[in-house]
Amino acid sequence: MKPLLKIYHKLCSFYGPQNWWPGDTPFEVAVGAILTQNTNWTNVEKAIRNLKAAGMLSARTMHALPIEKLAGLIRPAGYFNIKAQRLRCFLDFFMTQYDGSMKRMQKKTTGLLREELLAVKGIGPETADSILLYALEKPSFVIDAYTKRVLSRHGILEYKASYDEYQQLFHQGLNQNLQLYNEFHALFVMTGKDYCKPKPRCESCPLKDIKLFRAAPVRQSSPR
DNA sequence: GACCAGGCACATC
DNA sequence: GATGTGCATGGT
Repeated sequence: MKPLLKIYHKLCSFYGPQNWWPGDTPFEVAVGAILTQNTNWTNVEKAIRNLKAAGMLSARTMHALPIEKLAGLIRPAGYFNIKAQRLRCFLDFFMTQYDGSMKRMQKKTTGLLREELLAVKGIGPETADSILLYALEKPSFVIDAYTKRVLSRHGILEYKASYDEYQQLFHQGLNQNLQLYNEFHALFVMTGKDYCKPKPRCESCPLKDIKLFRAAPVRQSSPR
């Protein structure tokens, strides 16, 4: 069995299915992806509740909202001034290019969409991949601090390796499978939260008996 | 009171 | 290219 798949099955049997991402609509998932930047999810939930209560959880209404009002509603998510600007930039892009329709967006290829999202100010690789995977159902593996923490603790890749190196590890080491990518990332977050805090409790880690391995050298990226 | 949380952009060297 | 810093709330 492929080494990464072995880790996946280990985590899956330990934690069970995660069924990410919490959100009623693809648009809500995209908004959540921006709000959760460097922020605890419980705080994001409060911000999303505020948006819902104000009737602002649609692209059109949110786009028309003055930025100060938007910042006020998302306040519990932290960095509210920055995130209001980032949401606004995403909405400008989303309304102009796709008329506020996630379905239209979905018709484009993963690679093209990823480039477009990365060109939006405030959307970096992790946020772009979260939107692609969880909102648009495109197989783009999400790398976050937890994934890096867990993999580096197990000697698979150096923590300082780049986002793209980490992502290629998954894209090259796994079949391109939406459900697998979806669950695997969520499981890494669970693992990182539970077991790989800065003071690791490796004796209780579900991966403690996984044999260490080194990743194959990363090839130059190829268009998806 | 300190530390952490599902990043990113920008300045500086 | 690598490193440092600002952005901010809320839970533990």
